[in-house]
Amino acid sequence: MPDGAAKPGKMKDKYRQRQTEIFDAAAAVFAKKGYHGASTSDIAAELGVAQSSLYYYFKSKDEALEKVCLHSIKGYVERLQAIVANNLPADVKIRDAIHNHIEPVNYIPDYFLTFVGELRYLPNNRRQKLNNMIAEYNALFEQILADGVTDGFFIKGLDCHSTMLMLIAQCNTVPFWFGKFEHYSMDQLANMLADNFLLGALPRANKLNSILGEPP
Amino acid sequence: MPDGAAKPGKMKDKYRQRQTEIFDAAAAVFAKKGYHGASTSDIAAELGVAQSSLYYYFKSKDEALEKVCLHSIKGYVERLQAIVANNLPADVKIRDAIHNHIEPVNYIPDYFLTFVGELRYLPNNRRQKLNNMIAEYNALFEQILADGVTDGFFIKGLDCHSTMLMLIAQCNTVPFWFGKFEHYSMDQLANMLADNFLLGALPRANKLNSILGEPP
DNA sequence: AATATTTTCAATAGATCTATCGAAAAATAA
DNA sequence: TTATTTTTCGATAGATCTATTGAAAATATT
Repeated sequence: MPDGAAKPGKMKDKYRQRQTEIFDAAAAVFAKKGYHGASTSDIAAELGVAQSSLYYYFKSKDEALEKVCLHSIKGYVERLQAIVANNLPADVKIRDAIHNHIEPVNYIPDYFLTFVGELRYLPNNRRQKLNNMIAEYNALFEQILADGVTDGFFIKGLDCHSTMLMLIAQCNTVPFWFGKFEHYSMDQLANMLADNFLLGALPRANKLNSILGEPP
Repeated sequence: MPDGAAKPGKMKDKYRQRQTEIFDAAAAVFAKKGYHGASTSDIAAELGVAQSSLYYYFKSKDEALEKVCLHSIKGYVERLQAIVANNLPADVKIRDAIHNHIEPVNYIPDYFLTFVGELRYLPNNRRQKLNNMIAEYNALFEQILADGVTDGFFIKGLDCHSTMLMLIAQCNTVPFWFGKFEHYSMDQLANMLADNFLLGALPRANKLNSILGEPP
């Protein structure tokens, strides 16, 4: 009877704990081989159990992917809400938001990678909750930019929507290039992204030789 | 006898032309469903032919992926070499490099997406040539940044290697968020990325409230 | 038109993958 | 210890998917 909810307290906890180990293994294999490249046998091998044993903890590979994705963005919205609510200058808020976004790469890298790379393979009937959370998250992120423009912290005419999408996409690439140099901490990488977004690579005195892009 | 090279001129051309159609279809299916999510039947369906017919034009799915990836970066190095050789200020070079990198998203989007997302699934025995080209490309890109620092166009202490990786990763995300708003042309997006990299989002007079990241 | 070559196809072997089922093993409770 | 419940396992059905093969269809050549 594979139903954690039907068990009394202690059994339920044990079941949930084991289930977490199962999903950790699934996340690791999804991150490494991709959702379609990963077989349930691969996940079982990661744990050293029989392939069929997994189905005591999830009832389909789809469901495993859904759970991994859900766990990967748990807390994201709440933490960003707190950042938005803070009474701080917009550039600080954006820096905090970038840190908030990248931080999980440190302690749940496989979940992060699976979310970024494999969410697209999650069937439609399992996407709704995730889509709602993503929409809410994006709106909060954009809000920070919009407030910053209103307050005069960011340049006038900044396209907040596109910029939000671009910034989030940039954050999502971090785990891919992070692996290539260990001498940066994740925090330093987050600051590097933030500095680049806020200041750019030109010394502040220089004039541009190339033409600035105009909003359409 | 599925060997384009053994055929005389006219036949050979016809064979190559059809082969291109096959790879176009493969690229489209790889881009949409991912390498492992895409079956040879999917590719055949895209073309309206039998699954087995494909094997007249490639001898394994692996090979198809390799050919798609190779085609996707054809010309990249040469174009970047030309940009590096130009006698122009570094900021213009970087802008050109970004344009060069993003431009193929316009006319071979499926090849671009396959390269960015599915190259990791290419088996090791087919990676060498691609890895060499990528290394050469990255070195050229980094060269532009290093020259810019030497010339005083970019801020002193810029970590050219990390910045190169970050910038390229940023360019590679373009096709993913581009789809979300059609009112930008690919050129405008490239300029947006370049502006952001060069100038940042803060008005040039402002001081930062947050702390600048220090190189390690 | 008759022949030769190129291209496509149907059939299929062999491998792998997901999910199910009932039994065995392990853990817990009585 | 014995009985009960939870967890794991082996076996397997059924559905893929890749790649091969020899024949048919289409095209080109003589």
